[in-house]
Amino acid sequence: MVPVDEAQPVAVSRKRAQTRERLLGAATRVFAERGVIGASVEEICEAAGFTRGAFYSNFADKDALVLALLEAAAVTQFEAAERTLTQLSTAAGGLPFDELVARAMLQLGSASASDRATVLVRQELMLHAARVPSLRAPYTAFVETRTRQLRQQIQEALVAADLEFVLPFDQTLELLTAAYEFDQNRLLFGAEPDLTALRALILTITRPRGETQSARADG
Amino acid sequence: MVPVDEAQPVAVSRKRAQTRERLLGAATRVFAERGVIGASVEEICEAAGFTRGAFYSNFADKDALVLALLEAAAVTQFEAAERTLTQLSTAAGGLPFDELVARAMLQLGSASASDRATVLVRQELMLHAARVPSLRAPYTAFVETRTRQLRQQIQEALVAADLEFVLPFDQTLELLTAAYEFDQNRLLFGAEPDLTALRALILTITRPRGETQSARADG
DNA sequence: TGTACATCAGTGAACGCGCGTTCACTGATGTAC
DNA sequence: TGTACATCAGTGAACGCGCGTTCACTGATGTAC
Repeated sequence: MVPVDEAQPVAVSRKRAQTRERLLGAATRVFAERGVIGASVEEICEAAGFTRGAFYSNFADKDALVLALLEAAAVTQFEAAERTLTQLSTAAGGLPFDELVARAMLQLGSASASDRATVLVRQELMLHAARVPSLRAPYTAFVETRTRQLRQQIQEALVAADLEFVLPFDQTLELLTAAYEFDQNRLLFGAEPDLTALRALILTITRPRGETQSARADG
Repeated sequence: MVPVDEAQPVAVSRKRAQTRERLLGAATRVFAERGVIGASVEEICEAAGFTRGAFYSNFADKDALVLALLEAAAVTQFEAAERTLTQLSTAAGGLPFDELVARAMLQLGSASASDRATVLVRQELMLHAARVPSLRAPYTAFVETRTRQLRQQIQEALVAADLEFVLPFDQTLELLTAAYEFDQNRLLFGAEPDLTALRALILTITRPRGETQSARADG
């Protein structure tokens, strides 16, 4: 019936973990193509090379799989961001600031390549989480983890480059996230993302640390 | 039954147009709740107060309805933006620039109130259009119309306030759109949109026209 | 070690349900004479 | 004007299909002795 994590025989549990992973991977692909609601359990199982029984042996229902997907994404995201963080720390000295931030931004994308399917499935998960009450909390937790890590990365880059943002830090962070995601959405309609606009923005809204040049009063 | 002018003989074609409109309105509501794929024809018809036969008497299938929805949204959008444009033109003299742009931005939202259901259905339509080849062109046409009108509105506001953007105009336009849509997405998870950040950004990236202060070289 | 049994992951047939779609129909409105 | 027929929007029963879910099963792996 309901799967429970048991620390039992190693070989068996490993095989089971592989099955779970294959189902999760297949679900990601099918969700991108058909949407979370449109994807049938049969399609997911076929893509993973199993029959439907295997699905119900591993997940209570489709939403349980979506939840597992969100949790897995959070873990992947976390690990990749940690890796980037150490990379950036060591490389920080020699790189221009916009390059540092651009690299940090690229980590936003769940640490995976920015391809059409990934963007599709990310949007799909967001929308599905917005609709299904039990998925809202896990989804927002995932987003917050992502944001927290990005905040740390950009903060370190700012310090390394001896710069600061013209606007409040968190506001700027949201702005950068918004611009990045908007850019990524181009992939959905066949256009290419282009981070040069984002880089130009980054340069515009930073200034040497300590400069107290205030924002222009409105006219 | 829904109150219709019963005493007067209603023209047949007019009655039919009302049925279509009611189906489109109901579909919008159900799409927001269930998603385009998750919404059944039955649910849509029930929400509109018809049986399923009425649906197929008016639309070939569900995607035909989605197409009609996109076309209707484009028309609504166009009309509302035209209205705003004339309003802004007459009021431009007395208002601060960020207020002018904020008002123009609010027109992005299909001229309708910015509520959760509207945002949900907009995202849903985008995602569905990205997946269904026959809907891609109508959707991008809709977005381009929206962008063109926003461009015109903001351009006029800039001239009225004797300001210019620090970054290239179209790049700035996309940035504003991204920030606005990101902000609107807060509604999906129970938070309130807050345009004050957008206003601060607008003030930061504008300058008096003619000032040739160049962007800071990277550090 | 071999044998017998237990556990478990995944199979695949079966189920009932709800879906999209069809179509013969009804009743209201329009039209010809 | 009234009568007879035509047109049309929307009804609702019916259809077959594909879906999610269940469950008795099989074969592989683990365990006791």
